[in-house]
Amino acid sequence: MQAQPIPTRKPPDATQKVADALALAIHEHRLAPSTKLGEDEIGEIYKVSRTVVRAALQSLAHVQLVEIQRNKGAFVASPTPREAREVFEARALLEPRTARSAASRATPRDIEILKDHIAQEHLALDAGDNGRAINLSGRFHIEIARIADQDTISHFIETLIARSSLVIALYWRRESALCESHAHHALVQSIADGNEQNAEELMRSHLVDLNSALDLRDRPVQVQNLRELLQTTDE
Amino acid sequence: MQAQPIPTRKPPDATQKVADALALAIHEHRLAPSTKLGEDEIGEIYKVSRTVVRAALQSLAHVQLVEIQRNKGAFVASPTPREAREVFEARALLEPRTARSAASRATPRDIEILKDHIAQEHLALDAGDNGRAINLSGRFHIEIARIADQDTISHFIETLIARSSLVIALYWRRESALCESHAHHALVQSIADGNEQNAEELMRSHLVDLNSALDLRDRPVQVQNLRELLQTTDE
DNA sequence: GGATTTCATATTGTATACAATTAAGCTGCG
DNA sequence: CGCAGCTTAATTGTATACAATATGAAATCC
Repeated sequence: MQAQPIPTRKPPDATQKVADALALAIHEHRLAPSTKLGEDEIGEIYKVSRTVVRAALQSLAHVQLVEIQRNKGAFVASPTPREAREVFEARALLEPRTARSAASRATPRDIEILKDHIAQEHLALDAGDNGRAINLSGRFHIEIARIADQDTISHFIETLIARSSLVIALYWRRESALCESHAHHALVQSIADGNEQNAEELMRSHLVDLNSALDLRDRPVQVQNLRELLQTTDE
Repeated sequence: MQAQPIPTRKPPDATQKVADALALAIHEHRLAPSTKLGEDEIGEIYKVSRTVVRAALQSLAHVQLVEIQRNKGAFVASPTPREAREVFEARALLEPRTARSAASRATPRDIEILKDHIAQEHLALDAGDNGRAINLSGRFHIEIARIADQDTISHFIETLIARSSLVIALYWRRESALCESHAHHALVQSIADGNEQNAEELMRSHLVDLNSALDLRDRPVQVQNLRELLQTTDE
């Protein structure tokens, strides 16, 4: 077995790479909700065939980052106010308990990772890169779920965070301060101290704060639905 | 536009049909955990191309009913004892609250549906069709989640129920009574009465009972892993 | 002039073909 | 007899080709 000088770069999985790239673009708000995701277009961008693009899009559809309409195509998901509310209700149900569990299990290494996340979040905010900041903020929550060492619930939380990114893109109130990072900082402190009760309560109030920074009364404009709304054919 | 005499039967979605058929077979324990699911084989059974089979398998992999190993193929998932425990921990976290919500919203029509589920469950049990009984028992829980009218959490519960079917197939203690349906009956009564507190508590104890009917100490035999275990090459 | 129908184009759904990887069988050597 | 290495078959990963549906525009009728 001779050393491989990385001839063309060994792709672990083309489908996963495309799905990850699209997910990142959505999380960083570079792709707005309701944006059409044409298969040929994406395939040309990433130099893969439609087969691979379709698999990636279906994968993203399963975590509800994109919505696939049969014979119509794939679009970046656009959660309704109701769905947005449900996402945060589900987070309120899962994350406080998870934060408690994380507080009881976190190692010094875990604390390091969390603090690093917060630091990067600050950097992104200072650089004015809101998209990256939102993504990092979400990954902070995912990291806590990972520390809690509950893979099943972590997986649920990951999908909720992903959808939260879309909710924020649609319903965030501009007048509200962006992601009070001192909340994250206090959380890390409680987890580092192993103060389970405190961690659980801080997470609960943090989610309440997040939720109150949303304005779910107005529904977002959905460009691609215009045609449907204008059509008179009942059928 | 002339009437179509249903020439070849119009399929709404071939992929979904195949996925549903496979999921049903797994839920009814006709396909055992770790069973290899060859693409050509399945395609020939359902008269569709591998393209469609692959999409169906990926869909099932997303709800963790099957596990896809790259270049190896798809297998019916075989949850480890740890995963089995996590599934029921997650259910304990989600379902009691959901049952409470269902009790506060259920309509007479909903109660009818639940009672019908129980009746069918009895029929299947009397007929000795354990697979169908287990499937119906799971769908009972899914129905409660639907009544609670929380789509996001319902979706999570659906995947948990699906995985529970695999857990039961692997870890159910034979000496334990199968699905005490009086627990389901009492639940319906509480929901019908709108007794939220009672519904929540009944669901909680029901899940404890289910969990205690499992024996998670022994790990299941995994036939397809034999080769891996015997291989000496580290890389 | 406006609405409707019809036709052309573009996009998605499915099937097939080819490439890459893995699993199995076989031969030859120790 | 057993194991190493190679060869061959089978299976999966990816790309392309064809079919079905939807989209959009031009032409026709009122």
